[in-house]
Amino acid sequence: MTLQIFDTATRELRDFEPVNPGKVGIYICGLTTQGSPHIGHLRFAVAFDVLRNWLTRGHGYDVTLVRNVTDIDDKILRKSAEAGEPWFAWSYLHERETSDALDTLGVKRPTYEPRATGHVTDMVELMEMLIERGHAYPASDGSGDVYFDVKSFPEYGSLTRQNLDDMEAAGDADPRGKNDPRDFALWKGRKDDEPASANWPTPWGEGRPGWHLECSAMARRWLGDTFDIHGGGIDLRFPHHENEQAQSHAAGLGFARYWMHNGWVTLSGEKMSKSLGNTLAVNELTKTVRPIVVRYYLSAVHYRSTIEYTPDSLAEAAAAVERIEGFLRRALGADAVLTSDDVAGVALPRAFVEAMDDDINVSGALAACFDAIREGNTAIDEADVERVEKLAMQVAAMTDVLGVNPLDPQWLGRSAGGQDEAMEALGALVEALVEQRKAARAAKNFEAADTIRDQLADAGVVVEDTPDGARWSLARQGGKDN
RNA sequence: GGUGGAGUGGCCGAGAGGCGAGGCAACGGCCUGCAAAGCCGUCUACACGGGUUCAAAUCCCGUCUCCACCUCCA
Repeated sequence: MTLQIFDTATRELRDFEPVNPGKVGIYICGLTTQGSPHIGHLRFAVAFDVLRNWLTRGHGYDVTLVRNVTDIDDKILRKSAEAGEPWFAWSYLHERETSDALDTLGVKRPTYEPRATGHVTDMVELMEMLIERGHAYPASDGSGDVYFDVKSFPEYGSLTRQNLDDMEAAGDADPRGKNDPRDFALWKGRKDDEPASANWPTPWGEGRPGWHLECSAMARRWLGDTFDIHGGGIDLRFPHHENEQAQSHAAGLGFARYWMHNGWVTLSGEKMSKSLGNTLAVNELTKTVRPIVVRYYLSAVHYRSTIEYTPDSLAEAAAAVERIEGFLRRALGADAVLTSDDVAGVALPRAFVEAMDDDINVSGALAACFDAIREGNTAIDEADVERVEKLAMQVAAMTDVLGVNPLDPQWLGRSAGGQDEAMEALGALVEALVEQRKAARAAKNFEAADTIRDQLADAGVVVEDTPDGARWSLARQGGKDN
């Protein structure tokens, strides 16, 4: 089976073939650490987590995932100054917040997470290469800026099919020492109103990194001159990725062989953004919605499609997760034994594999998963333990790939401080009531039994009768009131 | 102005010339003391107007609507 990926550079489905057999290098543009992340910011990480899982589990590739941190830029400097904090403290604070949010959503840590500020020497080297080849120049006004010379590079615009002449006149209206208004900054010369700690020496004077150059420099250092996949949000295509590619190609480097871009999370049809005041912070959201539900919500839609946020869509995700959980729980209750080794080794249903190989078609993959769940539920009713076990393993394996396996310790061991003790106390109380109800049912006193069940339901505890006795659980959140 | 994406049943969301993806919701049935869960079934959709074809949601032409990028926004 061949994995096909939609390459946004060529705008077509291409068979995926890595540069080095058996290995895959992926670079994704991470976050600029200027503020707290909302679910829209994190979608890319979830999308590429699923890709990575599939490359690993589905194809046995050894994946190196590099996700950078842009820890210095105009906005970080401005916002930190407004807050009266050192820019690096501001940046690091938000880097940690982002990491925490990604952990909460079960996104695996990247292989490496380089910071822009740690790669100045790599950037200087790249600029030297570009200047020597006639594709970059220090600003003529002595500002210390270094610009990429767009007109010197005929390929410029090829990634996003932009024609230089059709571009709107660069709006940043600060041509300073630019030869052409469309030239972009590789390096920004020192400004008097910016902190001294935000500057590094270069052959062209002190200054700080331009946004685009860092990715070319870091991808090169950690993945090599030519690597497999470059990913990021669709908004980054232009100018960011166009500029990255221009820098690297103009320097004679192969750079990315496939480009993948993920779509938005929208609110009322519009891109989620802080300027619109419509943010949904992960740490806020997960106070009322279980993290696995948020993860499902972000994973269940094809990575190139827009996800429209509504409370209903979260409720729907919660219902889907409960269906998966319900099956796995019933399977375990039906004496199915699942070891992580079994799950890691079980053959995946063909429909699932075909869907995932088709540009990570998670909708199709999920359909395969729910088919297995239905079949498995039937097998449980028929007490066919062998079949239940096989299907449960498949479901666990499939949901593993998507990062929504309810059995994953990720989702189990995540109770807040003091919650375990509280659960123990609650459990003892509920058990006592369940015993009372059992006695009442045995005595055919159904009125008393139902009263107990209603009382528990009012308290948020759901009691269900199964052939093996009553089972209780906390009513799930994620309903319409969220 | 340039570039790219999208419009599918009550809702979400795949598919991409014939063969009813899947999920959610609703309704009916089975099961259950009653429920819940589960299973079976029902609701036969593809923005609009033309065209090609034995056959179009899928191809072609035109139209409308929405979104994004061209501003250091995932």
